Amino acid sequence: MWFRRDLRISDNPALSLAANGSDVLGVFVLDPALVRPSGAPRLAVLYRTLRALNEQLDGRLVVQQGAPEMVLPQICRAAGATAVHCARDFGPYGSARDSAVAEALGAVDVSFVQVGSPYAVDPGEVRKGSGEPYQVYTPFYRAWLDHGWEQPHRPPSVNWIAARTARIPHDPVLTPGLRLPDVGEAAAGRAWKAFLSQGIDRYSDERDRPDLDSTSRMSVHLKWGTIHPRSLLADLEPRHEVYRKELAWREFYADVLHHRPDSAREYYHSQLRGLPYVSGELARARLAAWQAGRTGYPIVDAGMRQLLAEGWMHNRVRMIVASFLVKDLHLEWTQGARHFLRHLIDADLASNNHGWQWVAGSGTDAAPYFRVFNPTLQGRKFDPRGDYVRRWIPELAHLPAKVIHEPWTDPNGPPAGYPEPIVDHAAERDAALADFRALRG
DNA sequence: TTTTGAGTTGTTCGA
DNA sequence: GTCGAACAACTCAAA
Repeated sequence: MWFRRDLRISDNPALSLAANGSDVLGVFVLDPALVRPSGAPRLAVLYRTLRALNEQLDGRLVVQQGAPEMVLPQICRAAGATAVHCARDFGPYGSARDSAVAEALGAVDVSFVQVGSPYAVDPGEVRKGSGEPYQVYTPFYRAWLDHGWEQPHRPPSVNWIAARTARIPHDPVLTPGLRLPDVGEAAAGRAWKAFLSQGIDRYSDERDRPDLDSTSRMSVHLKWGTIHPRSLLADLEPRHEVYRKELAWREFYADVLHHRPDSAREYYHSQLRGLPYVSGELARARLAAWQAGRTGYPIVDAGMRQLLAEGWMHNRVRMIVASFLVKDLHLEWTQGARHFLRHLIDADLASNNHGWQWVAGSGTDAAPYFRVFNPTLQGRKFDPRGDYVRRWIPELAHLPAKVIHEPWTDPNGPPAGYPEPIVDHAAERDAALADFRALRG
């Protein structure tokens, strides 16, 4: 059993199939191509998840570094394995890697069995009547519901082969004070049960409030597959439509990326490629200020600092900081997407990059070009008391709610140690709208 | 076959 | 202060 993004025992079709009548060797390959671009927080989460899985396997998980197409045939030969089981991966890198692995295993007479995926409905399954993939979310959602999905699979009983001890690297050096969630299959289950019993009925009203702990925080567990979306969907009541739709966004973007693998890096709508961006020293300075949470706009800076401190950012704030990068700083969405991918513990290529394209106006179902987030209004609306800003920006902690989202209006003068706004939102908004109009001709 | 209406996440302006 | 209109263009499915 080759574990990848499905680091769990229960509801794991590939594992159930592998265990059916055979002893099983559990393997995880630390592929340098995936390890290299990961920031320390995400690597720490991965290693901790692997340790949790290793415990579930009574210490029998094999963890090996190297390119999978090199490593797996060796492991199979050493273990006398006749088949490798895993879930399907629909991402651009994963599907190319799996083709190479299939070839390498074929050369040594080992069969390669792929079953299941990290999604309730495999990408490519939901089609329009014409057979074409959907480009608009709502029709996709209806068709996805109609398509339906399997009930969660029961956990298999597995005879794990005793093997070498896992060689899971030590956690990388983390920023002091970094707060990471508990991970692993048991922790994922506990987090989900807690959300089901305490959070989900407030979700539709409060999910946009970064000052409250009102989201499910399931993204990191879905990222590593310590819980399957099927299991979540099976627990939802009909009234939990809003949460079900969020799970469907993840499936929609995976479907879009499957049909358009280039859209991970390239503009989904290529006509937006012509947008002008700032460059040179100005661009470098702006990007650095945005990344460090020193733009002078409190809700933006709070979000960027939360990202560095937790490897996670509230979804509403992700939209705000993304809009700010693209529409206010006039930097390309790819720069923001790359920063998110490096630092998010839940980083998912499809959801991340298509979310960015949505904000930039170049994606499927893209935001209309005139929808520019005003960081002050967004702050007042979604962090009304300023608690979120206070939590992440100590320089502003003394400010009352009335001015905390526009500290430059504080009658006591600008707060010490906190930057003045690096751009004027109203002017940059006008510039962004003018750029879009010019592009349309 | 053509038409029609609806479609995640907003802001500003003028009445 | 509140409220509706305007700010495009295109996809999709139902009528």
